[in-house]
Amino acid sequence: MLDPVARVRRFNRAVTSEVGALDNSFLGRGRPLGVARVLNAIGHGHTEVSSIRDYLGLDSGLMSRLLRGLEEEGLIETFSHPQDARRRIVRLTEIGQSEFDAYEALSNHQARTLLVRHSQPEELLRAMDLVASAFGRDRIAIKETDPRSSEARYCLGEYYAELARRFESGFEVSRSRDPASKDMMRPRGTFLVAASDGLPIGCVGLKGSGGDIAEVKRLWVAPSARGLGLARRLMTTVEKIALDLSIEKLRLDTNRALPEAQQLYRRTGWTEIDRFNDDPYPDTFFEKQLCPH
Amino acid sequence: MLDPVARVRRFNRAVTSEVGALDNSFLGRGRPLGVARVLNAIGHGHTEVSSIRDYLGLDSGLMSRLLRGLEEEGLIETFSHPQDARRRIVRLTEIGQSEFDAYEALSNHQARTLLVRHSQPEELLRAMDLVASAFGRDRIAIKETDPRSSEARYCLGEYYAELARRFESGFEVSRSRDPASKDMMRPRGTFLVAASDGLPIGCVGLKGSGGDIAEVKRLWVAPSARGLGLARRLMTTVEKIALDLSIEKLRLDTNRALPEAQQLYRRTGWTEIDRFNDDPYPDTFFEKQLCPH
DNA sequence: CAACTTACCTGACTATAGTCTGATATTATC
DNA sequence: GATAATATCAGACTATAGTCAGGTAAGTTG
Repeated sequence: MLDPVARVRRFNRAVTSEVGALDNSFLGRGRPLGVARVLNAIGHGHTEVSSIRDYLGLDSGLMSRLLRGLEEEGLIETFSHPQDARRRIVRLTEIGQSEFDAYEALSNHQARTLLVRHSQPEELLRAMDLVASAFGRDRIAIKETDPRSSEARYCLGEYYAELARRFESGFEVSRSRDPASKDMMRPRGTFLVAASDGLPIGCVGLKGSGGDIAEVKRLWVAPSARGLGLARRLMTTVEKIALDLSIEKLRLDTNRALPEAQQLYRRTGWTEIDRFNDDPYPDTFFEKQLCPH
Repeated sequence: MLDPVARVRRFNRAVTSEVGALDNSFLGRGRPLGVARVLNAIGHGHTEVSSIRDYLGLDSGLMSRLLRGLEEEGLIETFSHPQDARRRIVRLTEIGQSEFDAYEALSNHQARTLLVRHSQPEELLRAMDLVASAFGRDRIAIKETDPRSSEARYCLGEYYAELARRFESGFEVSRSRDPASKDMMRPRGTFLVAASDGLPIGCVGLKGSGGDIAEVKRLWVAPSARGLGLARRLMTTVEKIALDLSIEKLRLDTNRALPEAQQLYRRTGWTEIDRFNDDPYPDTFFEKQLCPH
């Protein structure tokens, strides 16, 4: 009964019955699952038939019939694509939008009910985030983002909060050398955000100066996403982009209070160097020579 | 993106696709889901047709056809019930058993893969336990158990470990007054274990003396099951059983290091009294008069 | 022992999801 | 401008899951 495998299987049982039920929020509105899923995909912003087909993994014949059904119900309209008349564009009608809203409301209500019934919803959410990231690890997407975007600012906020917790002397951004956002955007540098199913769970910045040397900044992975190798993926990606930008050497500063990060750097070809700035927080400095090929 | 409801819905998306896949371990052996589920139910110990029907929520006609299918495949045998020839008993044949084992192996393998890929499997398991208990809260079953059973011993072990962590001076069972198991079994007392999908997640003991006064002992709820109101359920149940056993007054001892417990006692009609034993660990004592009706 | 209930079975029927083949219109390619 | 590729549509077909009405044999009750 303490066997880890048994515990995972118990989880699966508990969750299939409950989440299965959540999934069937698609039902309960007198529409079969298939049609409801298509309606939902459209409501969530898919506009092209082929993109819906890919997303839901449907046969083109089936897809076509489901669309005709929705059209006859007056929930959607279809047009041909202005640039390519073979492709079709799908859009919700007003009735369709309100049907979609009803599905959304149902789904939100069920989510809220779960939380309300629990006396420690924050803990439950943390656990759910962790499980969701573990399950969705293959779908974690890393994308270049404006460091002033809301996702980026969210990541940075969490990063600073974590530093404040972990540094003995606390942490205040204003006292640190905060890079200008232009330096962390193409063509000088970049800023990457990793997201799992839409939730930002990690970031890293590349602060360029226009020259052939740049600095890696703000490497952060959400607690719920640790153990998935995400930090390494972020670093690999940022190095690739640095090469792309003709940067030959990377540097970074860090702190002894972050041993996991230092371990990662040492394991991935970074070497410790002397202090190269007068920022009050870092106490350890690394560099890495990039080899272009 | 920090909206709790959105986080729950993200969890559901992540988990339906993954656990959906786990569920489909039923597939991949060339058998449709319905038949596979019946085979699994039989393998997990259901022997009567009606019990399988209840468990899986199947129509009797459908059930019958699924059974005929399995019979023709040579995976099961059916007999009539010796006491009641209308009822039917189902049993796996040797081939059926090995098919079932194959499903089990598949399912175990998928569970193991998930854990192996994670670098902090213990944390992942803890989060999964928490979520599973929250989702399965309506299926948490409290049952009377021999305090020497393996479930009971597991709960007690966890309970002692938690006391050792939370008491400043540590905790050793041998120094505490450990009740004789006979005193925590009918007709003198009882021992309750709460389980969610087979995993023990809480316990409580009622130590009787044969007289009309008894003591509540060993109230424990697993960390993953806190916030679900389980402690209260355990206490309510134990009080009901005490009344059943013609016990009129309950007592218990506890410690300031366990404030949640004390809060629960105060909220449910217990009043603090003077020390009534010389056990070295407790520092606070309660009693409750039971009113029979 | 007649009337009823229970547990299961059977056959006819339906809904949903999905496959496959081929048609049609449009665009891309040599 | 013929040929190929692409995107969708339409119709015929299948598998799975499920419902429903009625039937049968075994048990229960007054």
